[in-house]
Amino acid sequence: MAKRLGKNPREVAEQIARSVDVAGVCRNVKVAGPGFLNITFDDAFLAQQLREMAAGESLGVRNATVAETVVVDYSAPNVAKEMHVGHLRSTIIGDALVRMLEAVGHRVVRENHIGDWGTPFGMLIEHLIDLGEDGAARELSVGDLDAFYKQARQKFDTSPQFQDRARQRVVALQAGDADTLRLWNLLVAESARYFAQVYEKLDVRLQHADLRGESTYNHLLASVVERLQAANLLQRNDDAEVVFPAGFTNRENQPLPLIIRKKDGGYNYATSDLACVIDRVENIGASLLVYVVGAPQAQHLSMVESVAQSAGWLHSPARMVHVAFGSVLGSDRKMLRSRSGEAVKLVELLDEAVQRADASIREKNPELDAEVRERVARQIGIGSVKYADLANDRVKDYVFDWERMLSFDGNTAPYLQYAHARICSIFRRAGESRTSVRGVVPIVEHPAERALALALLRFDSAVHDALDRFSPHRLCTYLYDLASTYTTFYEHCPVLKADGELRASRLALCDLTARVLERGLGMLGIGAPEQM
RNA sequence: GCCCUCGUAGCUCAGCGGAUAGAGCACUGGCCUCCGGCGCCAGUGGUCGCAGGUUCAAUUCCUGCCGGGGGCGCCA
Repeated sequence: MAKRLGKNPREVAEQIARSVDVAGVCRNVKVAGPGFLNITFDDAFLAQQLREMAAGESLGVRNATVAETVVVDYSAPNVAKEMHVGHLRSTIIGDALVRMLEAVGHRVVRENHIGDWGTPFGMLIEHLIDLGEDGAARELSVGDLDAFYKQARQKFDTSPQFQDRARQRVVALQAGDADTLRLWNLLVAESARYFAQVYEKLDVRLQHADLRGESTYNHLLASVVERLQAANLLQRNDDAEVVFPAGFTNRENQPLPLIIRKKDGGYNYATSDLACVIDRVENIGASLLVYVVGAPQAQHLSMVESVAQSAGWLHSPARMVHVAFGSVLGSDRKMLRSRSGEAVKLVELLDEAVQRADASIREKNPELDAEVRERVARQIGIGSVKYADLANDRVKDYVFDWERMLSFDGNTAPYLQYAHARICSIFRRAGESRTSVRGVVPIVEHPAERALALALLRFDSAVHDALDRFSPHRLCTYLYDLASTYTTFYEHCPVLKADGELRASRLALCDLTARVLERGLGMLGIGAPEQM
C-alpha cells in the first residue's frame, strides 16, 4: 500500500490510524514498528461475535465465494496388491480435503482411481486359474494380497510357459474375452471388498461407488487419440503415437514425448489420464481437478495438464491441481519399511495404532468401560496416525514415530482429543446441557478469556487458509493453537467454581471451543470422543 | 547431465515479504495436589545450508553453489 501511494509505510499507517472510525469494534488503533497497525478489539464486540458464531451451525466458517464442482482423485491402490504406507498419505490427505471442501459448500466428487488394468493382469488371472477360483477367492479374502501377487510374479519370473500364458491372457483381456473378463472381475471384486474394509478401518469417506478404475476409461481411449489427431497434436515417433508438450526435455535435451499409444498398439496411463480429464470436465462438469498423488508424479501430471490444455479440454476456469506429498520415513530417515525390508502393510500399521492407543487408555483411565474404550481406542489410534500425517507440511517427507504421535503432549491428535473430552467432562459435572449455554453472550475480560475468544474467531480464516493451499496442516496448526490457548484458559479461569453469569459465560466459551475442536477434527477425518 | 523438491534450536516440526524467528519433546529453575492426567509458569538453546541479488524491509522472492530425496519415452 505504501508503495502504491509512494509514501513511507509509517506515515500511511499513521494516517489510517487517525482517520478510521472503529467505534464499537476496536478500543484503539495504534501504529507500531515500521508501519503496523495494532488494533485492539472491544471486549463487547468480541463477545457479540462469539455469540453469533455459537448461534450458527457453521461456527463462523463462510462458504466459498463460488461453489465449484471439485473432483478429488486420491488413494488409488492396485487390485490384487496389498495397501501399504504409500497409500496412506494419499488416502488421508485426500479424505481431509474432501471434508474441508464440502464444509465450505463445494460439490465434491470423490474418485478412487484404482489400478485395475494393464499387463500384470495376465499373470494375476493365470495364477487365479492355477489356484482355482474358490481357492483364489479364499486367498484374496484373507487380505494377504501381497502373497497372491508375489506368487504370480514368482511364476512369471521363473516359468517361460507361465509367462506365455500370461501374455496370451493379456491379449484376451484386452480383446474383451468373456471368460477372461469374468475372472478379471473376480479379482477386482475381491480387492474392492478388501479396500472397503481398510477404508472402514481408516474411517475414510471412500465408498464402493467412488471406485473409478482405469478400466472405466478403456472405451474412451480411442476417442482421445482421435481428438488429439484432430487437434493436430499427435505425432509418430519411433513407431509410437505421442504428443510433445512444450518445455519438457529428456536427458539429452531432446523434446520429451507423452506416449499416447505404444508401438505395440496398446494405450498407456497417460492416455487414460487424459480420458479422465475429459470425463471430469465434460461429463462431470468439474472446474477443479485435484490430484492427491506423490511428488514423483509431478512431471507426468504436468505433461498431462499441458496436453489437455493444448487440446482445449482444460480451459479456464477449469484447472488441475497436483496436491503432492512426500514420503513416510522411519526413524533412520529412510523410507519406512518393515523389518524384512518390505513395504509396511497398511492394515498392520492401523491395527498397531489402535492397540497402542488402547494400552494408553487402559493406563490413563482404567475405569472406562470396555465397550467405550474399544471405540475410543479406534478414534485415538487412527486419529493419531492421521493427524501425524496431516500436521506436517505435505510436500515434505515426515518421520513416523509411534511415541510422538500417540503422546498426549504436543501437536498430536490425543492432545486435541483430550482437550475436547475434558470440556465434555466439565459439562457432565456441571449438570448443564451443552446447548443450554449457546445463547449466552460471554464475558471477555481475563487475558486468557480474550486470547481464547480471538482464537475461536479465527476458525473461519484457518479453514480457508488451509483450503487455499490444499494444506490440511494449516488447520492442524490452528487447532493445536486453539487447544493450547484453551488449556491456558482452563488453568487460569475456573469454570465450575465460578458463579452465576461468569460461570455461564465460561461454560459458553468451553462449549464453543469443544464445537470448534470437534468440527475441525471432523474436517480432518478424526473423531472427538467425549471421554477417553 | 537436465528438471523438481527439501535443508529453521540437540530431536520432531511451524512460520513463506514485515516488528526481538515460534511450538512440542529434551535440559535448567520455580510453583502446584487443581473442574480428568507427572500439571502450571519461567529460562537455556538459532550466523533460518552457503554466497550473491531484488526491496525501505528477505527465513520468506530471484540466481549460483553445497548437501539429502525424487524424476527424466513405450510399467502404472
